[in-house]
Amino acid sequence: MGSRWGINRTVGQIYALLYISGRPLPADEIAEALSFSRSNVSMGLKELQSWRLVRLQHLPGDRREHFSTPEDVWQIVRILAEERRRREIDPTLSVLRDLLLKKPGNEDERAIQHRLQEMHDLIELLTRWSEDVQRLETQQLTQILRLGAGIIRLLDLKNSLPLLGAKRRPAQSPPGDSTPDEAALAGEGMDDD
Amino acid sequence: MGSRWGINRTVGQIYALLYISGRPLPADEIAEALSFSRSNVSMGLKELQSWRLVRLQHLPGDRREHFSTPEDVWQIVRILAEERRRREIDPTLSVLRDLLLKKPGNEDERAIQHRLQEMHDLIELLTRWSEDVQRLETQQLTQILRLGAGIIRLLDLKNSLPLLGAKRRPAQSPPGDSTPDEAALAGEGMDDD
DNA sequence: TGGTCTGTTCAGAAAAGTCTGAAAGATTAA
DNA sequence: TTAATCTTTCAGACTTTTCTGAACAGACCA
Repeated sequence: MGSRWGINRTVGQIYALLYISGRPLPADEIAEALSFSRSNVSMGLKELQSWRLVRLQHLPGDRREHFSTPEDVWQIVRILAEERRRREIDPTLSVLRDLLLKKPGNEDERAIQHRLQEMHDLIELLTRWSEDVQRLETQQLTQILRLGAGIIRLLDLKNSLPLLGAKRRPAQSPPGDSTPDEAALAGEGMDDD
Repeated sequence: MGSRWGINRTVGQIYALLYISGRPLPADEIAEALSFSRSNVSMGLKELQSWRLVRLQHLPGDRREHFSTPEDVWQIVRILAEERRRREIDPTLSVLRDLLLKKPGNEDERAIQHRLQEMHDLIELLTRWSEDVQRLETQQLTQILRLGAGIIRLLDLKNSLPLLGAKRRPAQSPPGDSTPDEAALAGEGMDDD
């Protein structure tokens, strides 16, 4: 599956092996287990490290470098989302913004900018959201996800009782977290897809 | 950017052109605008159609087939998420489930199954969530996204006032939508990343 | 110092993926 | 029916990516 994901088959296999093995493995064991050349494994591990998806460890009494994946699956999701954002989304947004700063020369260009603006706002909104919720504790995160579309009932509840929303303690939200709600207008961010 | 996304550069360019042009274009105009061979465009459009990302249209007085993208950016997101789920996530889950049905032969195999189970549950939970919220109206969707991590304050609110949660109207949630909340245990689904 | 073990780099082989022109297929109009 | 116009298919040229073995580099030990 990884092959459709910007990471190649070999690298995916190495990662999968580390994930299911559940213990740190040295490069030569990986090469043997998967029948890859030693150099191929070396490069694959390099790439995984650049994605922060594997950690290098030294085991006592063994000179070789050992590699392992994070224990917690949610940690994996967080890292992946962050790295993709950094590598793919942010540069895209930056290009879009540059284009949006130019003065449109005519009606066509204005229309094009409008479309780009919509795409930009969409991406920004999705990214912001994902940044935001990824900072939550795993436990809170799963609670939200389990709720699914049921979340909308909570929103209805809040809308029907605006008084409550206004007078509650603000201490609960994470630090860098603004209080957008209906205020914010242009989104900023994009998850994957 | 598309090149890291399982869709190739050419196809991405065609799509981008259709998106920003904002009107249906025939294949030969696309070929000319992007300096691709006519056949290359034909294949690219085929692929985009298989992803349901472009729609074929016939314009009065013109025999050529014209292609356009959905107007609404959210529609694009919905389609992409659905297709990726269908093509990549569902088959993955299915393989994982097969593996989980096998009886573990020893302690190691049991440990491996445990890791696979975690991955399966994670993917399932994310997918379920995305299926779920994608069914919402765009307006509700953006409201939720804008709220970001602020959502957690709503959850707190609900938890602190369990009475309210129990006695409200159930009509608001979409049809096939269960009411998981703290009930559901094993997730089932995965977004991207 | 040399020998052993481990990790990295890199040129080119191998494989995978992309693109094209030519030819064939469809549809419409006359 | 033929001609005109448009679309699709496909073999092979071309490009890009991946993988390998060999050579190199550094650490450690005797």
